[in-house]
Amino acid sequence: MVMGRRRPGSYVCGVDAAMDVIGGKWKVLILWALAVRPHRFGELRRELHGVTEKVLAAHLRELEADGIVHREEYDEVPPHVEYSLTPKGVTLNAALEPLGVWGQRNVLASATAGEVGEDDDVALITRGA
Amino acid sequence: MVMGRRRPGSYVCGVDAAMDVIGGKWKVLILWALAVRPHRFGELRRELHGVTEKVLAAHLRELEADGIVHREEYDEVPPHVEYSLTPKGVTLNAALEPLGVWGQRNVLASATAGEVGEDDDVALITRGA
DNA sequence: CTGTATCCCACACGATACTG
DNA sequence: CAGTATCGTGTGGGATACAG
Repeated sequence: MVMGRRRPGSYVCGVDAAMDVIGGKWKVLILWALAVRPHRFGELRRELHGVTEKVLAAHLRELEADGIVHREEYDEVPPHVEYSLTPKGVTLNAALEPLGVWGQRNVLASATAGEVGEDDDVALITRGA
Repeated sequence: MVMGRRRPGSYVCGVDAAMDVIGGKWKVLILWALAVRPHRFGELRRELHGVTEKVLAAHLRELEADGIVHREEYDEVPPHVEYSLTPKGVTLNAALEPLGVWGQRNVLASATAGEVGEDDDVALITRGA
């Protein structure tokens, strides 16, 4: 889904405010990748299979502007840039975890199997591959 | 932001699977409204200030197809329809709460005030108006 | 290696009118 | 009241080429 960024405006509640920050096709995947470890631009491009350089760069700029990711540039040749989560990004990631569990149990699971028991322990693979 | 629904495909993780369900400009607001109490079509239209009938109807149909909302039609004159959350919708709403708290503290608060303390009790106004 | 610069387009959303 | 039918549009994102 694409919802237009309405930055200028006032949000109705905290959820849609947060949705504005993570509302990009690849943003949660970027968050997830950076939660594992810092990544270089090329690493992200390879791990987010299908993203174009233009869009990846744009998303990273936005996440940086929102204080979610930190961009560290090493002045070397060849160029070397590392992206990592800021403390704020870490908290966002944590806030996303329940949603990940929900999606895992209510979308992914039901898409492949029949129904899902109530006590399946999916918590350990929260955002599962 | 609007991210295109990629229903046909396989999701990379639970989060973007869930994002597909709530990925509509008004969906979280619908969820929120229905969490308070069941609503009629016209009530939703009035509470979600700015939504058009077409889009509201489309979102409700998608949420219904995803098993998030229940549509109860009373065969009367004039027509009477009530939308409410399914148990699955309730769990989704619950999974959204941490994100709401995050947005409240990291987007809404910082937009109006300076910085936010760590222990402010915003938990009680989770999805706050 | 880490990006910009263009061009293009599908599609989510909006506006308006109409119907059972 | 509770929606459909049509038409128009903004923009997020894809493809490709080029640059520091």
